[in-house]
Amino acid sequence: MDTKTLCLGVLTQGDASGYEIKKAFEDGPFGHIQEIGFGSIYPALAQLLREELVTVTQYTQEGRPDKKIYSLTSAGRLLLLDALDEPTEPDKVRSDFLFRMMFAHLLSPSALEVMIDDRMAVLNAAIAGLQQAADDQFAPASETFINGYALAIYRAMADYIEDNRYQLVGASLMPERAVAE
Amino acid sequence: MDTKTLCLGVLTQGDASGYEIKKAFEDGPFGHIQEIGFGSIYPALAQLLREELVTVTQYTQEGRPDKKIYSLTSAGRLLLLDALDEPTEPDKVRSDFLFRMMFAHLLSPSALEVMIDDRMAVLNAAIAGLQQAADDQFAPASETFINGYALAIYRAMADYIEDNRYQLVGASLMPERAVAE
DNA sequence: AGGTACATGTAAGCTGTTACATGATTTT
DNA sequence: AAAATCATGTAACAGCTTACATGTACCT
Repeated sequence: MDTKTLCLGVLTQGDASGYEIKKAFEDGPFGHIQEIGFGSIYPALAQLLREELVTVTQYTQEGRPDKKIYSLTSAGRLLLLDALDEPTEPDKVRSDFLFRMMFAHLLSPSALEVMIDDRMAVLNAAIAGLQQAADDQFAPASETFINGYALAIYRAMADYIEDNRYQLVGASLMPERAVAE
Repeated sequence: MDTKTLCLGVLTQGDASGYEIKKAFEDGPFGHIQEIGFGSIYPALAQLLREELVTVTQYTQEGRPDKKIYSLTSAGRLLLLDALDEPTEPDKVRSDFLFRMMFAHLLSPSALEVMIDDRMAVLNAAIAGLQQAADDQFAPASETFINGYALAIYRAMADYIEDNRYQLVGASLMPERAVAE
């Protein structure tokens, strides 16, 4: 999925500015799909406009740049549909956390504990946020599905780490304990 | 994590060629951390060599290019340790599958079913592979931890999709059914 | 006969990130 | 008083992917 298609996708949910598209990828269900920054969004929107896949309406504002609200054209909507028909690429992950866990034996037990605690805090915050979002009865089926999916994964991660962290820390502590006992 | 640090990480597990490093990121526990291609590995290895973070031994082979086996230097090992101490970046995901699920209502029920079935097949294959790997009693703690973590996540995904796919397909089918009944 | 595994490397192109530029209003 | 929110955009840089280049050996 390139940035252009991602923007097209958000615009099916209603007209939006570049700023609002960015927010959709931070908070909403799109946040679980992938991240994008302004540096990708604004050039993508400009290109979509050139290709007439979106139109723009400019609202003058005082004290800040004009707000540009983009709308899908029917060509844009069709292009999204085409993109959806293309073969689905495998999910991609990049986990700095797992990389560190791979070298748990090279870390001090305290440094390891801090990393794991930090990770648990992030996961628990995400879980709390998603549980609140789950209460929304008016959300469309796709949003409910994606929020539930993300919640299931975060819970599985948190549960697994909680249940198995001592294996990892244990591998580091074991020699000290053997001496003490 | 840049490619250089990733290579350094694999080399702590023993000397390896660029080709073998690639394989480690396909099959082994590193496969759950992230993907890398030859086009990233070979230049990274060349640069690590220039910076004297690795050494190389060249084995002449007939009918194929010389095999270059890289080894960590102590400077390389120290640099990895430093990298491990730096703040952990948040995990990054890119899910083409979830993007499609977001637009389930724009897809035909049959196309949706195919996408979900394909996804389940990939997940079930990954789960089967990881269950086999879990039988290895001699694997280090970190590998066991990471394989178990990946297994827990894949199971959570598969279970969630199996339990909730009808919500998504239902949203698409409902109008037809209402007429039929 | 064709595909996969082995084995390394370069170059071009595409994508994405980060920093810079600008500045008011609202919240903590 | 500082930080966050609102709001857009460019330019430079870094990184990654893909294609190209080359060729043997084994398995189906």
